[in-house]
Amino acid sequence: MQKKYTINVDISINSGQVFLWRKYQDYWYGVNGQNVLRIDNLGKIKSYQNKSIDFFRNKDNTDQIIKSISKDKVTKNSVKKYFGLRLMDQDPFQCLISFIVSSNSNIPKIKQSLECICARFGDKIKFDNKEFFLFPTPEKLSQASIFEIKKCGVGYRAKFIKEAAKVVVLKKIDFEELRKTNYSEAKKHICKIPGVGNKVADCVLLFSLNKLESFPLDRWMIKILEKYYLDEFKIMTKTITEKQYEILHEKIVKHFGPYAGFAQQFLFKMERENYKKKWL
DNA sequence: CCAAGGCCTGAATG
DNA sequence: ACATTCAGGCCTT
Repeated sequence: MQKKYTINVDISINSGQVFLWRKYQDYWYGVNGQNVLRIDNLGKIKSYQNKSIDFFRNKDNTDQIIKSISKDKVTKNSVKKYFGLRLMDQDPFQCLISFIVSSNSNIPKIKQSLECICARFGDKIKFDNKEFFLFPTPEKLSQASIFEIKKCGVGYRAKFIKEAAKVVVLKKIDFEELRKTNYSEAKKHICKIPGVGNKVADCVLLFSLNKLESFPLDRWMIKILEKYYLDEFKIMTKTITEKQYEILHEKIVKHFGPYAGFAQQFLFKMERENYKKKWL
Protein backbone atom coordinates (compact mmCIF):
# COMPACT_ATOMS: atom_id res chain seq x y z
CA MET A 1 0.00 0.00 0.00
CA GLN A 2 1.32 3.41 -0.95
CA LYS A 3 1.63 6.06 1.71
CA LYS A 4 -1.30 8.43 1.72
CA TYR A 5 -0.48 11.90 0.49
CA THR A 6 0.01 14.10 3.52
CA ILE A 7 0.80 17.77 3.94
CA ASN A 8 4.22 19.30 4.13
CA VAL A 9 3.44 22.73 5.52
CA ASP A 10 6.92 24.24 5.11
CA ILE A 11 7.13 23.22 1.49
CA SER A 12 3.62 24.39 0.71
CA ILE A 13 4.04 27.82 2.25
CA ASN A 14 7.46 28.22 0.67
CA SER A 15 6.29 27.74 -2.87
CA GLY A 16 5.36 31.20 -4.06
CA GLN A 17 1.63 30.96 -3.45
CA VAL A 18 1.37 33.09 -0.31
CA PHE A 19 3.33 36.04 1.03
CA LEU A 20 1.97 37.13 4.41
CA TRP A 21 3.30 34.21 6.44
CA ARG A 22 5.85 33.88 9.18
CA LYS A 23 6.97 31.15 11.47
CA TYR A 24 7.05 31.37 15.26
CA GLN A 25 8.57 28.28 16.81
CA ASP A 26 6.52 25.33 15.61
CA TYR A 27 3.65 27.25 14.07
CA TRP A 28 3.17 29.09 10.83
CA TYR A 29 0.96 32.20 11.11
CA GLY A 30 -0.57 33.75 8.05
CA VAL A 31 -2.98 36.48 7.10
CA ASN A 32 -5.84 35.29 4.94
CA GLY A 33 -8.29 38.10 4.23
CA GLN A 34 -10.09 39.02 7.44
CA ASN A 35 -8.73 35.93 9.10
CA VAL A 36 -5.41 34.81 10.52
CA LEU A 37 -4.47 31.15 10.43
CA ARG A 38 -2.17 29.25 12.72
CA ILE A 39 -0.91 26.00 11.29
CA ASP A 40 1.03 23.27 13.00
CA ASN A 41 3.47 21.01 11.20
CA LEU A 42 0.77 18.46 10.43
CA GLY A 43 -1.37 21.06 8.72
CA LYS A 44 -3.89 21.38 11.51
CA ILE A 45 -5.43 24.84 11.54
CA LYS A 46 -6.61 27.14 14.25
CA SER A 47 -8.06 30.38 13.01
CA TYR A 48 -8.63 33.83 14.47
CA GLN A 49 -12.20 33.80 13.19
CA ASN A 50 -12.64 30.36 14.69
CA LYS A 51 -14.31 28.99 11.63
CA SER A 52 -13.22 25.85 9.86
CA ILE A 53 -11.52 26.29 6.53
CA ASP A 54 -10.23 23.77 4.01
CA PHE A 55 -7.09 25.78 3.34
CA PHE A 56 -5.08 22.80 2.14
CA ARG A 57 -7.84 21.43 -0.05
CA ASN A 58 -8.22 18.24 1.95
CA LYS A 59 -11.48 17.55 0.17
CA ASP A 60 -9.55 16.88 -3.04
CA ASN A 61 -8.60 13.34 -3.84
CA THR A 62 -4.97 14.33 -3.72
CA ASP A 63 -3.59 10.84 -4.25
CA GLN A 64 -5.47 10.64 -7.48
CA ILE A 65 -4.44 14.14 -8.52
CA ILE A 66 -0.79 13.38 -7.91
CA LYS A 67 -1.08 10.25 -9.95
CA SER A 68 -2.86 12.13 -12.70
CA ILE A 69 -0.19 14.83 -13.11
CA SER A 70 2.74 12.41 -12.99
CA LYS A 71 2.94 12.12 -16.76
CA ASP A 72 6.68 12.23 -17.25
CA LYS A 73 10.05 11.91 -15.54
CA VAL A 74 10.26 15.57 -14.61
CA THR A 75 6.94 15.75 -12.78
CA LYS A 76 7.45 12.33 -11.22
CA ASN A 77 10.76 13.47 -9.76
CA SER A 78 9.44 16.77 -8.46
CA VAL A 79 6.40 15.10 -6.92
CA LYS A 80 8.71 12.71 -5.12
CA LYS A 81 11.19 15.37 -4.05
CA TYR A 82 8.57 17.83 -2.82
CA PHE A 83 6.21 15.28 -1.37
CA GLY A 84 3.53 17.03 0.62
CA LEU A 85 3.36 20.20 -1.45
CA ARG A 86 -0.23 21.39 -1.60
CA LEU A 87 -2.15 24.04 -3.38
CA MET A 88 -3.77 26.37 -0.90
CA ASP A 89 -7.24 27.85 -1.15
CA GLN A 90 -6.78 31.52 -0.37
CA ASP A 91 -8.98 34.52 0.24
CA PRO A 92 -9.76 35.74 -3.29
CA PHE A 93 -9.50 39.48 -2.72
CA GLN A 94 -6.15 39.21 -0.98
CA CYS A 95 -4.99 36.84 -3.68
CA LEU A 96 -6.03 39.25 -6.41
CA ILE A 97 -4.23 42.22 -4.88
CA SER A 98 -1.19 40.10 -4.05
CA PHE A 99 -0.69 39.03 -7.63
CA ILE A 100 -1.37 42.48 -9.04
CA VAL A 101 1.45 43.62 -6.76
CA SER A 102 3.57 40.67 -7.90
CA SER A 103 3.69 41.72 -11.52
CA ASN A 104 7.13 42.84 -12.57
CA SER A 105 8.41 42.16 -9.07
CA ASN A 106 10.01 39.49 -6.92
CA ILE A 107 8.98 37.56 -3.84
CA PRO A 108 10.83 39.49 -1.10
CA LYS A 109 9.59 42.76 -2.56
CA ILE A 110 6.03 41.54 -2.91
CA LYS A 111 6.00 40.40 0.70
CA GLN A 112 7.33 43.74 1.89
CA SER A 113 4.75 45.72 -0.09
CA LEU A 114 1.86 43.55 1.08
CA GLU A 115 2.92 43.79 4.72
CA CYS A 116 2.98 47.54 4.34
CA ILE A 117 -0.48 47.53 2.78
CA CYS A 118 -1.84 45.54 5.73
CA ALA A 119 -0.18 47.77 8.30
CA ARG A 120 -1.45 50.90 6.62
CA PHE A 121 -4.98 49.88 5.68
CA GLY A 122 -5.80 46.72 7.59
CA ASP A 123 -7.21 46.28 11.11
CA LYS A 124 -4.83 45.41 13.91
CA ILE A 125 -5.87 42.33 15.85
CA LYS A 126 -4.46 40.05 18.51
CA PHE A 127 -4.32 36.31 18.12
CA ASP A 128 -2.38 33.88 20.28
CA ASN A 129 -0.96 36.90 22.11
CA LYS A 130 0.57 38.18 18.91
CA GLU A 131 -0.32 41.21 16.88
CA PHE A 132 -1.39 40.96 13.26
CA PHE A 133 -2.73 43.30 10.64
CA LEU A 134 -5.57 41.80 8.64
CA PHE A 135 -5.68 42.30 4.93
CA PRO A 136 -7.62 45.47 4.11
CA THR A 137 -11.20 45.10 2.95
CA PRO A 138 -12.07 45.98 -0.65
CA GLU A 139 -13.98 49.02 0.67
CA LYS A 140 -10.99 50.33 2.55
CA LEU A 141 -8.60 49.94 -0.38
CA SER A 142 -11.06 51.40 -2.85
CA GLN A 143 -11.18 54.56 -0.77
CA ALA A 144 -7.46 54.87 -0.17
CA SER A 145 -5.61 57.54 -2.12
CA ILE A 146 -3.17 56.46 -4.78
CA PHE A 147 -0.54 58.57 -3.07
CA GLU A 148 -1.01 56.61 0.17
CA ILE A 149 -0.94 53.26 -1.61
CA LYS A 150 2.29 54.25 -3.34
CA LYS A 151 3.96 54.65 0.04
CA CYS A 152 4.06 50.85 0.12
CA GLY A 153 6.50 50.80 -2.78
CA VAL A 154 4.10 49.48 -5.37
CA GLY A 155 4.77 52.27 -7.87
CA TYR A 156 2.60 52.30 -10.96
CA ARG A 157 0.56 49.38 -9.61
CA ALA A 158 -1.08 51.65 -7.01
CA LYS A 159 -3.85 52.74 -9.34
CA PHE A 160 -4.48 49.12 -10.37
CA ILE A 161 -4.90 48.21 -6.72
CA LYS A 162 -7.41 50.97 -6.12
CA GLU A 163 -9.33 50.24 -9.31
CA ALA A 164 -9.37 46.50 -8.64
CA ALA A 165 -10.75 47.14 -5.17
CA LYS A 166 -13.44 49.37 -6.69
CA VAL A 167 -14.44 46.66 -9.14
CA VAL A 168 -14.94 44.26 -6.25
CA VAL A 169 -16.87 46.78 -4.15
CA LEU A 170 -19.19 47.53 -7.07
CA LYS A 171 -19.78 43.78 -7.48
CA LYS A 172 -18.67 43.93 -11.07
CA ILE A 173 -16.67 40.94 -10.06
CA ASP A 174 -18.24 38.41 -7.71
CA PHE A 175 -15.83 35.82 -6.38
CA GLU A 176 -18.58 33.52 -5.13
CA GLU A 177 -20.04 33.47 -8.60
CA LEU A 178 -16.68 32.94 -10.30
CA ARG A 179 -15.98 29.98 -8.08
CA LYS A 180 -18.90 28.22 -9.71
CA THR A 181 -18.22 29.18 -13.33
CA ASN A 182 -15.84 27.30 -15.56
CA TYR A 183 -12.22 28.18 -16.13
CA SER A 184 -12.38 30.12 -19.37
CA GLU A 185 -15.51 32.05 -18.44
CA ALA A 186 -14.07 33.00 -15.09
CA LYS A 187 -10.80 33.98 -16.72
CA LYS A 188 -12.49 36.26 -19.20
CA HIS A 189 -14.12 38.16 -16.35
CA ILE A 190 -11.08 38.40 -14.18
CA CYS A 191 -8.86 39.63 -17.01
CA LYS A 192 -11.00 42.75 -17.22
CA ILE A 193 -9.69 43.94 -13.87
CA PRO A 194 -6.99 46.60 -14.30
CA GLY A 195 -3.51 45.21 -13.76
CA VAL A 196 -4.66 41.66 -14.43
CA GLY A 197 -3.35 39.86 -17.50
CA ASN A 198 -3.02 36.19 -18.31
CA LYS A 199 -0.50 35.31 -15.66
CA VAL A 200 -2.05 37.17 -12.74
CA ALA A 201 -5.49 35.87 -13.71
CA ASP A 202 -4.25 32.29 -13.68
CA CYS A 203 -2.73 32.75 -10.23
CA VAL A 204 -5.98 34.09 -8.83
CA LEU A 205 -7.98 31.31 -10.48
CA LEU A 206 -5.67 28.58 -9.27
CA PHE A 207 -4.97 29.83 -5.75
CA SER A 208 -8.36 31.20 -4.77
CA LEU A 209 -11.10 30.22 -7.21
CA ASN A 210 -10.71 26.48 -7.43
CA LYS A 211 -9.67 26.30 -11.09
CA LEU A 212 -7.17 23.48 -11.07
CA GLU A 213 -6.51 23.51 -14.80
CA SER A 214 -5.09 27.00 -14.70
CA PHE A 215 -1.34 27.05 -15.18
CA PRO A 216 0.26 30.45 -14.55
CA LEU A 217 2.99 31.07 -17.12
CA ASP A 218 5.55 33.50 -15.79
CA ARG A 219 9.16 33.87 -16.91
CA TRP A 220 10.14 30.95 -14.73
CA MET A 221 7.56 28.56 -16.08
CA ILE A 222 8.49 29.48 -19.64
CA LYS A 223 12.12 28.79 -18.79
CA ILE A 224 11.14 25.45 -17.26
CA LEU A 225 9.09 24.42 -20.27
CA GLU A 226 11.92 25.37 -22.62
CA LYS A 227 14.38 23.38 -20.54
CA TYR A 228 12.45 20.18 -19.89
CA TYR A 229 9.59 20.13 -22.35
CA LEU A 230 10.93 21.62 -25.54
CA ASP A 231 9.75 18.68 -27.64
CA GLU A 232 6.25 18.76 -26.20
CA PHE A 233 5.57 22.48 -26.27
CA LYS A 234 8.00 24.04 -28.75
CA ILE A 235 8.26 27.57 -27.43
CA MET A 236 9.74 29.80 -30.10
CA THR A 237 9.77 33.31 -28.76
CA LYS A 238 11.04 35.12 -25.72
CA THR A 239 7.93 37.18 -25.26
CA ILE A 240 4.70 35.25 -25.09
CA THR A 241 1.80 37.02 -26.73
CA GLU A 242 -1.78 36.56 -25.64
CA LYS A 243 -2.52 34.15 -28.45
CA GLN A 244 0.60 32.11 -27.78
CA TYR A 245 -0.26 31.96 -24.09
CA GLU A 246 -3.64 30.52 -24.95
CA ILE A 247 -2.29 27.93 -27.37
CA LEU A 248 0.42 26.93 -24.94
CA HIS A 249 -2.11 26.52 -22.17
CA GLU A 250 -4.18 24.20 -24.33
CA LYS A 251 -1.15 22.02 -25.01
CA ILE A 252 -0.32 22.01 -21.32
CA VAL A 253 -3.77 20.82 -20.30
CA LYS A 254 -3.60 18.17 -22.97
CA HIS A 255 -0.31 16.94 -21.52
CA PHE A 256 -0.87 17.27 -17.77
CA GLY A 257 -4.64 16.87 -17.63
CA PRO A 258 -7.34 18.65 -15.64
CA TYR A 259 -5.13 19.19 -12.58
CA ALA A 260 -2.34 20.87 -14.52
CA GLY A 261 -2.14 23.59 -11.88
CA PHE A 262 -0.74 21.09 -9.40
CA ALA A 263 1.98 20.18 -11.88
CA GLN A 264 2.83 23.84 -12.31
CA GLN A 265 3.32 24.22 -8.56
CA PHE A 266 5.69 21.26 -8.33
CA LEU A 267 7.72 22.39 -11.33
CA PHE A 268 7.94 25.95 -10.08
CA LYS A 269 9.00 24.80 -6.62
CA MET A 270 11.60 22.48 -8.08
CA GLU A 271 13.27 24.98 -10.37
CA ARG A 272 13.28 27.84 -7.88
CA GLU A 273 14.94 25.52 -5.37
CA ASN A 274 17.48 24.52 -8.00
CA TYR A 275 18.38 28.16 -8.36
CA LYS A 276 18.15 28.73 -4.58
CA LYS A 277 15.68 31.55 -4.94
CA LYS A 278 14.25 33.17 -1.80
CA TRP A 279 10.74 32.37 -0.62
CA LEU A 280 9.70 34.34 2.42
C1' DC B 1 -2.48 39.65 -34.81
C1' DC B 2 2.37 41.22 -33.34
C1' DA B 3 6.43 44.19 -31.67
C1' DA B 4 8.35 47.60 -28.89
C1' DG B 5 8.71 50.65 -25.21
C1' DG B 6 7.29 52.53 -20.70
C1' DC B 7 6.06 51.88 -16.04
C1' DC B 8 8.66 51.14 -10.67
C1' DT B 9 11.57 49.35 -7.14
C1' DG B 10 15.47 47.21 -5.01
C1' DA B 11 19.16 43.99 -5.29
C1' DA B 12 23.19 42.68 -7.67
C1' DT B 13 27.04 43.79 -10.33
C1' DG B 14 30.70 46.80 -12.36
C1' DA C 1 30.73 56.17 -4.24
C1' DC C 2 28.29 55.97 -8.09
C1' DA C 3 26.31 54.06 -12.47
C1' DT C 4 24.41 50.30 -14.87
C1' DT C 5 21.95 46.01 -15.28
C1' DC C 6 18.56 42.99 -14.13
C1' DA C 7 14.12 40.79 -12.57
C1' DG C 8 9.46 40.94 -13.31
C1' DG C 9 4.05 41.37 -16.09
C1' DC C 10 0.66 44.67 -17.89
C1' DC C 11 -0.77 48.45 -20.82
C1' DT C 12 -0.49 51.63 -24.67
C1' DT C 13 0.97 52.73 -29.08
